[in-house]
Amino acid sequence: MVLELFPEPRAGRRRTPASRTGREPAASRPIARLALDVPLVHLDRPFDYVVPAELDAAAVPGCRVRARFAGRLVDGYLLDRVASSEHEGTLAFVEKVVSPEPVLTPEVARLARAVADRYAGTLADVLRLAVPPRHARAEAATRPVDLGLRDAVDDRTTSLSPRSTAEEWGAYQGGVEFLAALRRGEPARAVLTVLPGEDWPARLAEAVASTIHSGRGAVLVVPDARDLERLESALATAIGADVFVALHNALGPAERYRRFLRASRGDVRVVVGTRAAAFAPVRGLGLVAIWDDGDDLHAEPRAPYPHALQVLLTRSQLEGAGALVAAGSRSVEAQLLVQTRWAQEVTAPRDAVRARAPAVTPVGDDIDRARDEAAATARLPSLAWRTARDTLAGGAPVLVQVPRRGYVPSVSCVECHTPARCGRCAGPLELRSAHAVAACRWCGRPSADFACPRCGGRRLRASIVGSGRTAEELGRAFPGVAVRTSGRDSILSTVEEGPALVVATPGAEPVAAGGYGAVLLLDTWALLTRADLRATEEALRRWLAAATLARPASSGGRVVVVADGALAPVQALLRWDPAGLAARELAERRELGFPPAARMASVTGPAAAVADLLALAELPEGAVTLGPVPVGRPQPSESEPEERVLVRVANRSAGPALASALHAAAGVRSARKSEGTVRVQVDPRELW
DNA sequence: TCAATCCGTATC
DNA sequence: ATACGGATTGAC
Repeated sequence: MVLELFPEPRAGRRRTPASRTGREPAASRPIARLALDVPLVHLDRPFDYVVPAELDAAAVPGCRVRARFAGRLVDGYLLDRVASSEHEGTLAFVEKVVSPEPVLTPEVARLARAVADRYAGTLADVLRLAVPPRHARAEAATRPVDLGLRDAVDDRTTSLSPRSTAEEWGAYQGGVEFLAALRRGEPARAVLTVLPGEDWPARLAEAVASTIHSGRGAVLVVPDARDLERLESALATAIGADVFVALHNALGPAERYRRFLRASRGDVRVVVGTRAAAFAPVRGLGLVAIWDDGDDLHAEPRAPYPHALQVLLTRSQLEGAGALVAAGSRSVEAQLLVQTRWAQEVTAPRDAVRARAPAVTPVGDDIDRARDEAAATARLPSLAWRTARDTLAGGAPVLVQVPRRGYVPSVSCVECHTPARCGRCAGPLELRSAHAVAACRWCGRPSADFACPRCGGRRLRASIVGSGRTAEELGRAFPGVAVRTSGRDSILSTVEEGPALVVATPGAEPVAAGGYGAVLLLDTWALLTRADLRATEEALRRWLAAATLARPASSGGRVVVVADGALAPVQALLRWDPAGLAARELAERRELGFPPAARMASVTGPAAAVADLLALAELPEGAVTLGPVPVGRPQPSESEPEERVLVRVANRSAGPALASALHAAAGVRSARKSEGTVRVQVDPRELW
């Protein structure tokens, strides 16, 4: 088509600055395809502009630009420079190149588009997560290192001895082969379940060392700052402190941008960090890795709510990079990767697991008040109290894991504590008020005729979850023993050897030098009766995270779990078999039509708007809607009550169609300026 | 018949 | 948001 670059100013139409100044288009590839930062869903696509000759040199793919869009100056990224445009109408000029720094690489742009599509979100939203805000001073101050220096760095990192890495991985079936494939630059994919007490940061660092040996780069994501610190120090040992950068939310804007630039400019080929680092622009990516993918922190709380695991897997697929999903436990998502043969299972043989694991004993909540006055004070079962006492007497630290209070109240069988599920859609039941009939959280159906599938019981009770057990209470049971606490407010990374009672909430357990002599897992009902799909998997994940810090049974390490030994997650803990539990959970999810076997999305907003969106959406065949149900969270006063509908497709393969149908419907509503904001969420948190 | 205004739609 | 085109309305 013919480019109309200099439209005659029409009567009544204000002349643009471009035509007034008579700007000329750049001589070659004058068209810029821009991704503009506009929030409207129906405008989620590239727009073509003309690059004026004076911006020719600066307007490079990936740079930040400003352009006039619908009469306003908006920010955007230059995706590409091309020779001609498909656009029928006249094209406007790019107004300004904010900086010629190419911050959005083609690979990351493609990844962001794929993630937006997967989560029914907009590219602009994903780019906000992927590219940190510009910091002009940081950009000017850090010039790219010269090429000579970079070569020197590469020489040093590729001269690592291969022997140092293979040995520890040799404890795992398929481990050595996985590392060897990375060294050859092959896109090997593994789900690694680490041994009890494993020095996992060292193992991840070895995988990275193998990858950079092949001349490729790596991206590693961990849940939180504490894990990141451990990984950083392992990496500093394995590959050197100056060949990687760490990205996390606690960094200030200048430092964050400085480190981001080190990666995007190719000064470093390895980036580690928390979830946003999954998007880091690493050149020649050879490996993506995630530690403990079951941790909630991997889920981004901002739209479109992508999960770091999904981002990394997508990235591995798009860039032909290897993938490592490593954890002490196993999520159903990781299990799905194994069962679909997308990734190779890398686990240790059973006898190696047994040799390293502590002895695990389940105990009922039997407090023998007559015999153990001190135990009764702390509401500790007798065996738990005696185990702790003996361990402390032996001079070793004791870890006590106590769940945080405040989980969503759920409903379970009075007789056997099995969480109650809806008879129609198998969603979790909940009680909205004390006298109400329990109703399904997903589809809203009241459950008047409950019958427990496990024991046939017909009565329900609201589980009282969360714990009021305090460190002082526990300390009183062990007079004279130092009590240390680690929790939300102050998290300890490590504790020294020697007798001490360490009380921690899940995820905040300090590592003990030499290992804990004993680990007590208390108030397990709080974890097991959570009203979400992951309750079982999550309970085991948290128990294993604490239990893995204990010494092996051969060195006296013991774990006491206060729970019914017949329950599946407790069994899995006793046998140290997270893969077995994950397989069982996945089979159950398949049977019930739950994610990740099926795919679900939630649509939340004012009732009329939710109904409107669903009426517009051309849902894929077989899609089922559940609800609407009123949204539980407190409403800001003055606003309409909100509702939520879940949409489920039984087959994961219909997932892209589901996301695109909801995105398209949201686009139509956005174009029409329909009343009410509707939030669409794929893989919604409510299900976790 | 024409111009002022309204409304829907595209925004490069 | 704002800008445009087509439809609509109202006065001549």
